[in-house]
Amino acid sequence: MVTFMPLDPTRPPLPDPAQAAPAAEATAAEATAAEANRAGAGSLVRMLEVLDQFTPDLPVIRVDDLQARLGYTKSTAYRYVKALCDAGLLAQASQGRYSLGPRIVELERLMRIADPLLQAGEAVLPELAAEVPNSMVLLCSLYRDKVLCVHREGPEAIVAGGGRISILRARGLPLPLFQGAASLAILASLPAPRIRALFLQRQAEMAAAGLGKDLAAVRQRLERIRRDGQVTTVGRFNRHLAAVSVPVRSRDGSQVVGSLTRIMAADDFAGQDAERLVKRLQAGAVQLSSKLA
Amino acid sequence: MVTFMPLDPTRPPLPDPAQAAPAAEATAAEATAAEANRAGAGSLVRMLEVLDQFTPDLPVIRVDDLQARLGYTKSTAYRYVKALCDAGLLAQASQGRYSLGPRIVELERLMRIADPLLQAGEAVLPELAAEVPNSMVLLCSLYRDKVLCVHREGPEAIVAGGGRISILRARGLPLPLFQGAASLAILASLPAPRIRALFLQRQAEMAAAGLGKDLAAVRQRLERIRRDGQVTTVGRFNRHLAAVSVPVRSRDGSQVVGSLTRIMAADDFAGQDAERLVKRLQAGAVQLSSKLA
DNA sequence: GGCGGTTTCCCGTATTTTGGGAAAAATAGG
DNA sequence: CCTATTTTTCCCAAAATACGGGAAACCGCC
Repeated sequence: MVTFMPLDPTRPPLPDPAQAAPAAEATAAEATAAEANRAGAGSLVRMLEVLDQFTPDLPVIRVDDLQARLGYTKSTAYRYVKALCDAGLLAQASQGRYSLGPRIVELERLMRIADPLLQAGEAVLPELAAEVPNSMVLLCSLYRDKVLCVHREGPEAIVAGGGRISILRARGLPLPLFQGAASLAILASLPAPRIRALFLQRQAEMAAAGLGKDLAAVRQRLERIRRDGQVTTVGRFNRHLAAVSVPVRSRDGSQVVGSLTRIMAADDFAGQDAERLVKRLQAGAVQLSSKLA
Repeated sequence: MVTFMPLDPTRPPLPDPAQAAPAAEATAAEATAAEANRAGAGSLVRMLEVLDQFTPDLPVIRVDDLQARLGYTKSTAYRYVKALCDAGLLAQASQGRYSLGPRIVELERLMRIADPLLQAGEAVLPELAAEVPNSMVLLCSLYRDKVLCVHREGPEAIVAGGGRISILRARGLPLPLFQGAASLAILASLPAPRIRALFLQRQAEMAAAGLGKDLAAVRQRLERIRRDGQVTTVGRFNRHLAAVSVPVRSRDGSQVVGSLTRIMAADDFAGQDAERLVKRLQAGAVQLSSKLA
């Protein structure tokens, strides 16, 4: 039996979380944030905060901006920047301007090479994606308490709602942990203690995401998903899209490692055999698990 | 006029530099390295050295290995690991085992989104690659003093020497700064003071790469390349491959930002009009420059 | 529920980071 | 090629905090 999540028209379509953190902050707020960061955090943590300052809207930052933003002195700002540069995590773009560095791309390649989930995904996803026209398949992975898309297969855009909705550059797209089919499929398969711990730690977020106001409600909701073995959402990520997601388990089946998600036009989805879509995706997930190193 | 670089049969084919740093070290050597690192380097630099420990052969590391390798105490090792984990640069894979973290993939996506060279490359390279069968086109970028491949277009493998030679997962592949057509094309276009500085700093490497034993020789060699506007190598990267590379300049032409390289089977290359290949690549580079934001 | 290994916490000491300014580089302009 | 401006490094005393050792807490696992 396939259950559908209720469409919540009050929630706006999910923004690209990577583009979320807005750069707009009043000078007063900056100072406050700087002081707050300053307290308690060691220099190690402070240095790494520099990386958080880079956003799609601001991919190149000047050192004096860093000083202002994080409340460092010139010396400290340059010290941090130099350490990060020497490690290759930053690189100076031009005079006084720094951007993220080559080491990041290099390390990411290392992860790509070493990631068994990605390897398996590249073998399994193409066929899966091709079976349903005008649909793409996403492979998402769980890191500690972060979900992000590691691979996309299929067309770059879905034709839906009279337009083209593209999910370009999917790899690296962070997904909200408590929203969206891909995340929920993973979340629901987490062991009970971890769900409990997550609830205790991030109760507010869970409630805001509509997962439930108390632990019992959250458990019930996730248990339902777990039993179904899938999550289907229509119109949540985007009004005109539908998503079906199933968990991907480790080879021995002992734990979830990610999720496999098909995204398609909501209109197309209405005409499909939902049960069959899920079955096919689940078969893909099993095949994927079996290919894990 | 197109000049060919002499084939140096004494040098072995370039290994994947990302896989270079071998994990094999005697215990004594480890201790020495640890002590050496320890001296002079601040905690910031020391912490970032943790990232260097991850290799394709050893993508998951235990904390006690870190202690041993870098000479840290348990406390320090955990402090560093925790800071890196909190920043998302590491993630614990399982009990006691840590791997590179989701933030790296996320940051890399940010770079992909923000990199004008990549944007332009994705628009220009496909056509370029398709024009010559059994060839691929590489777009490489210069960061400070590091060259790495940022994009590959065309087939995943070249049919050459009776086999298939594949350059898979090209993005993030670091290239030796003083070897290879792609790097030399960039190097030769660097302003003279930078070349001088590089020579003073890394004279030994330059000599080892056959660039020249003294500054005059290096200058002459690079000047020749710069005048040609291209570098062609046959059998250097791989006995059966040939590469033609041209520099890519910034939109205003004031500086090099990378290189555009065609890789093909050496046998195929012999039958081609070399001049025409270069001309086409140069046209591509110009087009690319014009598309830079 | 108990067990081995992992991770955090605690705290005095001493190493190091810190910050302000001045020197040195690098860059842009003449 | 040389000068003016900005960026970056260097220097050093004072203060902050990273360090290390061990114990306690916290896992996951059997």
